[in-house]
Amino acid sequence: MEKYKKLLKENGLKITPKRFAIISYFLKNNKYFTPYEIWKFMKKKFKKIGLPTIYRNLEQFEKIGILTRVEGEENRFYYGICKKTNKKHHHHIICTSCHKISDFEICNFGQLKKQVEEITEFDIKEHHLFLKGICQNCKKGV
Amino acid sequence: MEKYKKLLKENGLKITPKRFAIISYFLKNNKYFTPYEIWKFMKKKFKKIGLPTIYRNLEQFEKIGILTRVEGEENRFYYGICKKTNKKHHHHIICTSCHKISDFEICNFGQLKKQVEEITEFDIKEHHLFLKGICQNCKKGV
DNA sequence: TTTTAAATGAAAATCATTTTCATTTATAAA
DNA sequence: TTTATAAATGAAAATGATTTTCATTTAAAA
Repeated sequence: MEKYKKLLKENGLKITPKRFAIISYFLKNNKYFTPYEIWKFMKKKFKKIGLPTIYRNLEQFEKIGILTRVEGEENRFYYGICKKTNKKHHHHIICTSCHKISDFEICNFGQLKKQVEEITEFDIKEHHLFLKGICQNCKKGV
Repeated sequence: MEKYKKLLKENGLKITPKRFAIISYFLKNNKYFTPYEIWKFMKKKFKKIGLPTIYRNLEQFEKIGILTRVEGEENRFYYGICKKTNKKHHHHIICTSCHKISDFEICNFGQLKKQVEEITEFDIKEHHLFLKGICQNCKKGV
């Protein structure tokens, strides 16, 4: 958790037990959740905890790269842990079965970019690769 | 519009003037819009037109591949025309300046897939590449 | 034509998300 | 340690996009 303490501090966010609890929950599960789901969990640990606090924190965590927002089922936004934390170029993959989320650094878009720019006549500024699949545990039927 | 007439029919959707007006508007502009923006346009052409009708049609059009849904600014969902219409594998690129949307077919993810599967231990079922950039008109300052 | 299922408008409901504001708390300063 | 201050929070209410309901209209099959 030292890493996260440092990250919060670097970004001018105060270190609070609730923030650590949220981060720990994501780290422990490696799954993506809705703000509401996080709230349900947090209510078990803290007698006073409001849903807006969850929304506010998830948004801040995404901004500093601790979390990534994924568009899950039915038009809802979910958040999942991001181990790469803004530092390096990376993409995400989710398991459609158990909602596990992982990130990885390899990427070959650079080799395609020029061609796409020629075909579309756009100057490409960002690319986002998003993968869906089945994780190892789900493959094994866990 | 014959293409779209056929598509609607194939998918069991009735052919109505309002549906054509919506599709034409997307075809003419090549930009992505919110349901509300489509509604504002449609109100000029039809004295009776409800916002739920817009929502219902955009959702159906996306389902049959006429439109694609993009996550635009500020947590809203936008819709843009998709010329490839579900037939071929393709990806989308948007202009962050004028909201133009285009699709293209070239893709090199196949070459990366195996490596990502090894690293992440996922079986990859879908990949989505989403690009943002500046279109030709905006580059020229139009 | 007639029939039938889909499409629609209007109004209301839903529900995720955000805002407001008074209070609490982490942390920097003294 | 104590104090000061800005950030974080809870509670309640507001917002606003999206969906539902249901009676009516309309496209298209019979």
